[in-house]
Parts: sequence; C-alpha cells; structure tokens
Amino acid sequence: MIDYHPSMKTCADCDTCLKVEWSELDRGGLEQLANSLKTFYYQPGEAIFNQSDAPEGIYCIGQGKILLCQYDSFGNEIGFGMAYQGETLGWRSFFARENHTATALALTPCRICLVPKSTVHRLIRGYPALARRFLRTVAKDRGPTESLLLRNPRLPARIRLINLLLILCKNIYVPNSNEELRLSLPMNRQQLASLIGVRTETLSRTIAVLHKEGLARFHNREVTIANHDHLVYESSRSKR
Amino acid sequence: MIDYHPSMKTCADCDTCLKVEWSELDRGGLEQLANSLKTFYYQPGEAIFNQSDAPEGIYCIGQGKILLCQYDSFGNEIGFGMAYQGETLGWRSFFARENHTATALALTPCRICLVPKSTVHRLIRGYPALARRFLRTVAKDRGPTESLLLRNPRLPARIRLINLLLILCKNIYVPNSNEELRLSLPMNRQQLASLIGVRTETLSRTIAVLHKEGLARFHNREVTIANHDHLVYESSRSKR
DNA sequence: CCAATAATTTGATCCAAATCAATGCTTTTG
DNA sequence: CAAAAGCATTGATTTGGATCAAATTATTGG
Repeated sequence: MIDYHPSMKTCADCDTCLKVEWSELDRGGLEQLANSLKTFYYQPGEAIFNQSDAPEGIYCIGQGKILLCQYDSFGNEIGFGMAYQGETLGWRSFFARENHTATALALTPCRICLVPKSTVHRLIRGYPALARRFLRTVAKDRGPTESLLLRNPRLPARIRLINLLLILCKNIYVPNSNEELRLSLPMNRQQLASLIGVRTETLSRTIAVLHKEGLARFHNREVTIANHDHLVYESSRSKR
Repeated sequence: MIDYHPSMKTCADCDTCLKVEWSELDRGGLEQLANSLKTFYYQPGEAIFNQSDAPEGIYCIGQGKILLCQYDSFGNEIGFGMAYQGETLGWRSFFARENHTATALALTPCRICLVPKSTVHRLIRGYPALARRFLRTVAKDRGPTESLLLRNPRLPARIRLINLLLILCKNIYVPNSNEELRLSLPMNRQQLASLIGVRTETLSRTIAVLHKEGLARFHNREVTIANHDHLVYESSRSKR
C-alpha cells in the first residue's frame, strides 16, 4: 500500500537526492524538482513499479533497499539486481521509452521520491549536463557485469554465492578488511537463491559448505564473514 | 592487423553511420565528425578493442558482425553479446569513463569508423540532442535482458539455444514466418557454446536434439529453421 | 589434391544441482 | 501463548550437463 506524505514535498528534507544526478541542477532546476516531486513510502514486499507498466518518471531512493526482478511464466520471482539508498531507479525504461521490463520490490521499508516524467523531460532538455550525467549513470550500471558473476551457468553455485556476498559487501562500509564483517541480508532464501540462479535447497547446502569451510556463517538473515580477503581469493580461483 | 584507409575518411561514403545516433547532428556537426573519423578494416578474429584498454572514442559499425566477449582467468572466451552493422560500439566504457570491460571481436570482415574521444566530447557538449539520443541507445541495450534468456542457469541448454536462435533471427529480415528460415551463423561452435554458457560437446548434443525434433537443422554454420513460431512456442513453455 | 592440423561430433562415465519428500524452525495470528 | 502457516534445512534419488577419450569431419598449407 502506498502512503503519500504531502509534508515531505521538498528536496531540502531529503539530502540523498541532492547527491545523485540532480546535483547537476542549479537553484531553478532544483525548485522545479522539489515542486513536482512525490514522496512515497513502501513496506517490504511492495512494488515500486511493475514489469510491463509504463514508466511514470524516475525514482530516487531516499531510504531503503530494492530488489529488481522479473517473473517467469510460472510466476517465479527471478532477482537480477539490487538498488540502494542514494541511487536512482527506473531510468532504463524511461530513457528507452519502453514499458518496464522489471519489477522493483521494496526489501526494507523505503522512502522513495518520484520525479514525474514531464519534469524529467523538461529538466533533461533544460540542463544538458543532467543528460550527460544520466548517460554516465546508465553506462555505469553494473548489472550486466554482475550477471556474469552471479548467473553464469559455468560457475559452481558456491562461487556464485561467494560473488553475491562480495557484491553485497561492496555496499557497506568496510573499515578494516581484517576484522570480522557483519552483513544483514535484506531478503529471504528464495530471493537469495534466485539471484544466483539456484533452488533454495541448493542454497541451503551451499551455505552449509561455506560454514564448514569457515568462509561465512549464516544465521537467519545475518551473515558473518570471517575474512573478506579469503572470499576474494576463493572467488578468483574458480575452476575453468 | 588493422588496415587504415585514408581514402574512406568522409561519412558521405558511409550511409550507415548517418542513420545512427549521429543523425542528430546538423551540417556543421557532421563535418566535424567526418573530419575526425578514422576508418579501419578488420578480419574475422581481430579485436576492435580489448578488455582493460582505455576507450579511444566511439566505434560505428559500417559493415560486419561483432562479438562482445570477456576472457576468464584461464583465457577462455566468454561471449555475452553481439553487435551489427548500423550500431555503435564502445559507448558503455566511454560514457562510464572506465576502461573497456569487454573485448570486441570481428566475426566477419568489418569496416568500422572510430570517432575519436575528443570529437565525441565536443559533439556531446555542442549537441544536447546527441547526448539524449545516446542516452536512449544505452538504455535500449538489450544485453541484460538477453542474458536472462541465454545464461540463466535455471533454463536447460535446449531452451537457451532456442532463445539464442530467436535472438539471431531478430537481426535478419523475416518476410514470412511460415516459410523456412535460413540463418548463417557468423561464429564457430566454441563461441556459440560460450554465448549460452555450455561446453561445445553439450552444444553438439543439443543441436542434435533440435534436429531430431525438427525445430532446426544445423549444417556447419548454416541453420535452417523450419518454423519460427514453433521455436517461439518451445521457448515460452520452458519448465519451471 | 593430399597430408597435416584443427574443429566438431559421438561415446562412456561422473558429478553438481534439481527434484521429491520429510523434518525442523520462525513468524503469524486467533 | 499455542496452533497454524510459512520458511528453511536435511535426506534420498534422479538427471542434465561436464568431463575425458576417441572418432569423424572441416580447414589449411604444401
């Protein structure tokens, strides 16, 4: 259920959004942005947008973690990426002028601002630097690269899980790689399994393997990584 | 080996390039383009650019077919996409301001124009419409979507091969879906296998299966597809 | 055109992950 | 707070694709 808070209509309250692509705007542009923004709140499991929906604009994640997924013909959820606080969302289908090819699911409670498409169009035309900045965002998208690490059928499930852990680690600050690392998984086993393209049973067994090897200890949604470098090393020496 | 032909320095000789993103330019912009263009010819197997190279600019495929691939730590080639005549190449790393994360290999004899980075930068700044057009190109990239069809570990090799054939079909004109379709594969079995993430032996056996089923007949690099709709149907009813 | 070499297919076996089935844990919720 | 429901793990078995080995078919070079 979508909860609309008119009180949160200005970007001044939302420092995150100012740090992303919109930082290319001047005072006038930011005002247009703030005046047209709509802020929504989502609970875990709610969709920000759905596969085959027409894009409504560009979303800006003020708070929360998001899973990008598709549904196959049997209704199975297939995760293929994540998005975090301080990132923009929904630009691919918006700029491609196509309907969404993915669903964006809130994994944690989220605060998300929608910049309506009319505003984005106006700003993109009025501020060439904004277009160039988005060009960089879209080009920098690490989805395709990650997919080779997470969904490559030639890599064993163990390596794919290690790669997923490493990618999730990248999104939390690591003060000292020698000390133990705690990671709070924002998703259930089904979603975790779908990200690396295995069944939940296989994920369970693979988790048990990493546990026995002392590489990572899973307890419910908490993961403790004894040594980050060990994981990196294991990932690199995958068999042909 | 790269063969430089100074005689082919104007875009007037190359109608393809005018049909892509550069069509947003006016006479002045096209002149800048033509004056800085460098045309190169490649033989099958030659690299247009290599993984970890710094981008030199944006490439424009005047003629030929290209394989985008990565090399793993064992030197195995892993194909993950293709590019065709009339498409631009190398924009991802260029706009992301990163070194190339992929290698582009000529599969057929290719004529390719390089627009040097200084020119691209100047044109992108001088022609905001060009930036917006590239934004659309980058966003429209079907790589990530295709990867879910071709490299999804949850799909059996047979379905992945069917999906690859369907994608290759999209790039040739299909006058009548009822009549027999001929497809000339521009690559060897190793490359074909790497695109769907299987070994060549498995590819051979899967080809034999499609043959027995009457879905597709392979003979060397020629494929005959009896009925395109049958392939589409088979692709859609993949098991969970 | 034929030998040499490389690419591809076929055969036999093995193994990682899927599947099917049952049990143990967490959350819900009445 | 306990029963129910959903989620997660473990066990037994099957299977699709990998692997290793050998045969066959293309391609290349003399």
